[in-house]
Amino acid sequence: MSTILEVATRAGVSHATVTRYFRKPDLLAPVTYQRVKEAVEELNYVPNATARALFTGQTDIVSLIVPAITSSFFTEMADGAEDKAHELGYTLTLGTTDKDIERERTYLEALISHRVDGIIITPGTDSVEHIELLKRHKIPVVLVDRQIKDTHVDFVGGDSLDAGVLLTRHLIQQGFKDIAFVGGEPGAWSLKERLSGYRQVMQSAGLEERVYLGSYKPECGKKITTNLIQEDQLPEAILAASSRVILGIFNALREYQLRVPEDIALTCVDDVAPASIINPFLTVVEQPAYHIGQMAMQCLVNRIKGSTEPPDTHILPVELIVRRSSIKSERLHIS
Amino acid sequence: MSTILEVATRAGVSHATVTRYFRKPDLLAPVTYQRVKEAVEELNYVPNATARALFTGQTDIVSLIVPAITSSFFTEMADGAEDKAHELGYTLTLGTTDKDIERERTYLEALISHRVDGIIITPGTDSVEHIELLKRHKIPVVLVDRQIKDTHVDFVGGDSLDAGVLLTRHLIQQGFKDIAFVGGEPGAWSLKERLSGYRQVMQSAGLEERVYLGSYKPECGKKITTNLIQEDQLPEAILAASSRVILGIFNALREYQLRVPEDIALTCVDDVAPASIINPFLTVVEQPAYHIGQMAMQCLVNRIKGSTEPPDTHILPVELIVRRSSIKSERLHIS
DNA sequence: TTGTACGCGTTATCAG
DNA sequence: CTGATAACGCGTACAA
Repeated sequence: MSTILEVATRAGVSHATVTRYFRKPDLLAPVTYQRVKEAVEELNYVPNATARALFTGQTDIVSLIVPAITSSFFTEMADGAEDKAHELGYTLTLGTTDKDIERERTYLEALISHRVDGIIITPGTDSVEHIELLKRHKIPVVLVDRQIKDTHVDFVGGDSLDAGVLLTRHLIQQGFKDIAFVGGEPGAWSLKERLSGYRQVMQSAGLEERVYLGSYKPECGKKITTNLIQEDQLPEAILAASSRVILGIFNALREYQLRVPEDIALTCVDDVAPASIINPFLTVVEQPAYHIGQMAMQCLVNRIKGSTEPPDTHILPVELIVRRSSIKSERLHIS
Repeated sequence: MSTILEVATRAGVSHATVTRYFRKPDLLAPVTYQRVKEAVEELNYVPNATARALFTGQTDIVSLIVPAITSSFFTEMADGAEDKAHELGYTLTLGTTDKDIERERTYLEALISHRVDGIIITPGTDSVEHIELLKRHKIPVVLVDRQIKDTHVDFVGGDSLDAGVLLTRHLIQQGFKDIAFVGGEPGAWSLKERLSGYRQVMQSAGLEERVYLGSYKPECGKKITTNLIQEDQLPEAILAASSRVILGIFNALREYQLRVPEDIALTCVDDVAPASIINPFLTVVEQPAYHIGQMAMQCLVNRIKGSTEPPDTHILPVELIVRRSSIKSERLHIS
């Protein structure tokens, strides 16, 4: 851990010259350059980014805060964000908030303290409080997956309204009438959109809506489904708010030995990435998660570099992928 | 982004007093405390961790470098590491190296420059070079999943030898004789162990070994399997080196309309987390990934805090989970 | 082309 | 209990 001064001394120059060696090498005389170079190598000198940050006011660190890294959507999203961050020369920080919503606050404070250059966040609540906090500290923010109204910041996410529409329409086309919407964070933008897509289609088909909200967590899906089973209210088909919710639904169904799609049809928003390769089974609407991550990072960096464009809202198209879990005719073929 | 000096001025005290307000509040007279408190709140002051780091030499940042965050093992591992880091008051940085091994170098240099307090890494190669680099800079390191011999650092990983043994033995018990080992990074410790577990069991059973290495990536599984199919050399059963490799294997099999387990039995190391809930299908050896992440982080922080114990090697037990993909009798039952 | 001096925001020491 | 002061390592005017 040598310092710039040690390098300077060893090379017989001033520390300003060593700085120039890194920042503006052209300005150095060849001989000087060589001597500094040798000194740097001999001492394994690496400039101290912390010290530089103090001066420049830039840390070259950006952060990603998501509910859960184990959720396939966020895993892929993080992958895209990380790739883009690396490409643009930033170091990426990761924080998750789902296990304890208090963590969102803790993390933001730590990041503010560390003076990170910017933050990509999927907020846990629809409250503007945390966003305002970042604004006060002039830290650029990009929202992903969950928009917050009346807050002028960039947003990147999948077309959740369309997701709800596509899945509901598909289920109806399959001939299902009793279709329930299960799970989702009531306050979240993505939930509201998905739900409203569901409602639109149900209404125009003249079908009765059945909505059971809660959270995006697996436990939510499990609890709701268990209740429905116990009260003998299980619908013909379920549209799960997310891939995590559907995991809980599967758990509940399995406990009662119910089969998909023989006993109930299932669909959800977000593909469950590796599962779909091993055994393509679940009908889903896939969001371009990796792309969303990349785009969010690009947006963020644009802001960091000083872009003053009005806040952008990027809604990316989603895709319906029909597989066995929602096919009514499968009920005859199988078993 | 106010500074300690602005707070001091506003409170009518010196900046030293403001520091005390945060570090040793007891030392302040109640009146002073109040005045500082108000000033802090009015200005939304948050101490600058960067400046503090410059002085203390500690950034309170730790880093995680893995091949791919989209691999279920690493996703869970990262989750555990992140939880533990948060619990211990550290901010976690994430980097992936699989898409471009050059990135490992780039990342390490950035982290050295940022003077992170410590690094957890699953090295992409078995070379000691990068580890030595970190040692030179006196940055504590913990290895995960891939040990590197002759390098005295802590290691945490699953029992890969046992993983190989368990899966191979299981396949043999199922009555398979022509069992191939597919995929894996030849230089990686985990691969060597898994492979040697396979070999031990095959030898003592008097069966012929068939080994096809490559990498841990999906493409590797796909390529090898495709070759085997085209040369009509497909074995009765495959033991895939990892969950990512098996994804490629599935892809290849599907292209040729081959079914599992009817046409070939499949197993692998690492569970594919969400897939196993939706459709429990794959016989695997599960590693305690979350726990490994937690433990690695705890180890790292112990080192950071100055532990001088000799390097620890934590090999955690793994568990065989038998499911349909490797059951020979299924060949008769299904279609 | 190179060196000097100053400031970035903290913390710790040492007087007072 | 509180205030100066030096130091952490670096980058940039400005001067030479």
